[in-house]
Formats: sequence, structure tokens, C-alpha cells
Amino acid sequence: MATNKSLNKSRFVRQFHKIFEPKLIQEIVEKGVLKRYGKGEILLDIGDNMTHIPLIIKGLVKVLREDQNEDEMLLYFLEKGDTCAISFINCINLSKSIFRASVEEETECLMLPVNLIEDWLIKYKSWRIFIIDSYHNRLLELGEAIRSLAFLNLDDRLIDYLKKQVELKHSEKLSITHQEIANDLHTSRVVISRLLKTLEHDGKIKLGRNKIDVLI
Amino acid sequence: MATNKSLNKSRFVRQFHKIFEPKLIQEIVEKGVLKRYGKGEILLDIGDNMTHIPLIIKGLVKVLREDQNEDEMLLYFLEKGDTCAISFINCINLSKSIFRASVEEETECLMLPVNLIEDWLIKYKSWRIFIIDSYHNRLLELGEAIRSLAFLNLDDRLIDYLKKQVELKHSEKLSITHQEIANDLHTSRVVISRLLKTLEHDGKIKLGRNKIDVLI
DNA sequence: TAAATACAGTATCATTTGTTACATTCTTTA
DNA sequence: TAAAGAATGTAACAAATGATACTGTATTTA
Repeated sequence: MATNKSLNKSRFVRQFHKIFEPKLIQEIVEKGVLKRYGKGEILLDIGDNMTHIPLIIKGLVKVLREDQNEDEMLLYFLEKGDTCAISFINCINLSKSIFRASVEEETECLMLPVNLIEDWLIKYKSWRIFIIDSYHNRLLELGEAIRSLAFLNLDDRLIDYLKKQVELKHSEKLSITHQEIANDLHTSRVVISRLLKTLEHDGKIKLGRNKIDVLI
Repeated sequence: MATNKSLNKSRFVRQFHKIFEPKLIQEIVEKGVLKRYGKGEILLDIGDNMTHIPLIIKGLVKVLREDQNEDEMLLYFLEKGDTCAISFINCINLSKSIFRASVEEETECLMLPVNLIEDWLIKYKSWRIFIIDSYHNRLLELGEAIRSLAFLNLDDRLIDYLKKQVELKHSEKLSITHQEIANDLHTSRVVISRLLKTLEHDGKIKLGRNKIDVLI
């Protein structure tokens, strides 16, 4: 197990040695705690008091915006190399913040104690760049989510969604149900079935039970 | 004029002396350049190459998301004490980023050279907190924009919009046209007129030419 | 002051999206 | 293997929003 863990930390080193200074890498390896999450686990929930920030080295995490009435809306995905900057927010803004992160594919993270995050801002230029870039990327992705909601009809949002899924899952053959899509896009299953059927008629996808072949 | 400028810088000192360390205050006063923007001026446009970041000490700035087809959508407002973190993004991500900031009420900023922003992250704890908080607040506001778009009907979005305007303009009597509201909410003037009329019938507002009295 | 322009009110119709209901087929479980 | 459950297809209708067209009235400009 110890071997296994250090093996996984060496995965981290391979991934990050081009962005982080050697000393920072060393600190992260020393002080970060490796953690695994299985599909469906909640990585971040509303009102969580974060003591650690996850640095993702493998897997796929879905970040959602929630409402009071159990409504939810997909915001973006996090992959290896990403950190969950939004983590902080739920503790800072206990009352209102309503972001949730759930694991979409088995995920490995290095959990970094929050107090170090700030230390490293002082000590390492590469960390400053990493953190600021991370915020920028999240802002851009939320900007994209807003563009999609504000300017596109549901059929185009659906196409964008499918293309994004293909990219994230590295496959044109998606294992997904209409209900799951409906949840992510915050609409009803019936509406999604209807639109998917139209896309199939147009030759853009091929439908099966629990699967969609994306042809575009 | 010089007197005027230092007077305005002292406004800055009053506003920030509780959040920033004295040394940081001094650096900002020394190195920041005071700038005024009139209503309607563009503080930040797509593809701008930012050499300075604005720190707002007076006024009101509107931040929009734009589309190719001149469509736009209100994201949030910036007030005194805010900085325009999103500024960076348009230069980093030249191709896609499509945020715009335009001045809603005459605004004064201290323009801070970008190279100092990072220096200060190293030197001043209060600056680290300020910058990180700033990103968090923007993320929260985008989260709110998404909630509004995804979960609310237009009539409720309109009510939220009017309430927010009352708060920002410090008055229940708004000087605004239906067309302007329609632009901000990315819909048509006719739709807004229709919904406003309903709100008036319900006694929630009172309509006049170029003005709306908000009674709730 | 007449003409042009901006703002608002309203009716009508189209489109998009949401809702309900029910049938069919495949898969899992008792 | 029968029964239950999950996933999908589809029709019919409702509601929300968008689009067009035309009105009247206030304001600005020539």
C-alpha cells in the first residue's frame, strides 16, 4: 500500500514537474495526502468546512450549482491537473454558496492543507501562477455556462453537452441515460428524449439503451 | 488638479485603511495612477492587453458577457472597493474570452501596474486575502447569474433585477427604459413591457416614461 | 411649430420548452 | 420464470417566451 501510494505520487511528479518548481514538488509530495474517491462520491458539499484543498492527479469530477428545491445544473468538469478552487467558497460563504462537486470517474487527489496554500503563494512563483490561472479557468468556464444558458436553445446546448462528454470520456460511445442528461441540463427527461430523437433523425447521433453514439 | 488627485487618493486611504497594511496603502498611493471614467465608457474590452488593473474607489461598473452576434447578458456590477479580476482573462485567453466592462455611473479607479500585483502577493498578506476574496466574490456572482438563468422564469429574474438596481442606485426610483432592461436580461423590449405591466397590476411597481418606482 | 425620434402599450401568432399520461422494451430481482 | 423496475418512445396539451405589427404619446430636433 505504501508502495502503491508513492507510486501514485510519482504520477503526480510526472504530471507537474514542468509547471512546479522542484522544491514545491517536494513539499507537495511530503505534505499532501493521497486520497481516492469512487464514482458518485461527494468531493465537496454545501457548508463543508474545508481543511484541505484537492489537487486532482487522475479522474473526473463534476461541479454543479444547486438550488433549494434539489434542482441542479452542471457547471463544469475538473480533470487531472486541476484544483478545486471553488472549495474555499462553501466555507467562506456558508449561508448562500451552493456548489457541489461529485466524482464522475474514479479520482485520485493530493489533499493539501489549507494553511500551506497561502505559504506557497509567498514562496513559489509557479504556485502563484497555478492558483491565479486556476481561478481564471473557472471564471472562463462559468462564462461559458452562462453563454450556453443565455444565448442557446436547448437543442444546441444538448449538442455542446454531447461533444463535451465525448471529449471528457475519450470516446464517441457514451454510456449515459436520458435522465442523467436532463439532470445536468436542468430540464425533463421527456424533453431530452424528444431532442435526441431529432438528432438521430438528422444522423448526428445513434441511440441505444443506456448509450449514445455521437457521430459529429 | 494635483490637489484634486491627492484628495481622491485620500478617499482611497479612508476606504482601505482597515483592510490593507499601511505599507501596502503607501505603495498603492505612490504607484497607482488615478483615472476617471464617464458613464458609458468601456473600462475593459475584448482582447484588450491589460497593463494595469483597476481598483475602484468610486462609481459603478457593469460587467457583461457577450456573444458573436452583439448579444449581451449582464453578469454583475462592481462598486467601490472592488477590483476587476476578470481583467486578466481577456488578455490571457485572447481567442475566446468575451467579457466587457462598461461604466454605469462616473467611476474613479486607481490603476495598478500588473507587475506589482504579483509582487504584492509575496509581500502583503492583506493583498493575498483581497485578491483571493475578489476571485471568490466573482465566482459567487457568476454562480448567482447561473442560478437566475437556470432556475428562474423571466418574471422572477426581472424582480431580482429591479431589486438589485434599487440597491445599486440607492433609490427606489429607477431611471431606466424597458429596452435597457431587455438588453441586460437578454430578451426583447416587448416581453419586458408585458411583464412590467403585470407587476404594475400586482402593485409591485409603478411605471412612468423612463422611470420605474419599485414598491417591493 | 412641424417633423422626427424615442418610449411604451397591446394584440396576434409562432416557437420553444414543460407536463402528464401511457405504451413498449429491456434488465434485474424475488 | 414471473414480477417489478428502469429506460425509452410518443402523443396531447399547457405555459413561457419570442416575433411582428401597429398604436399613441412624450421628447427632441430641424
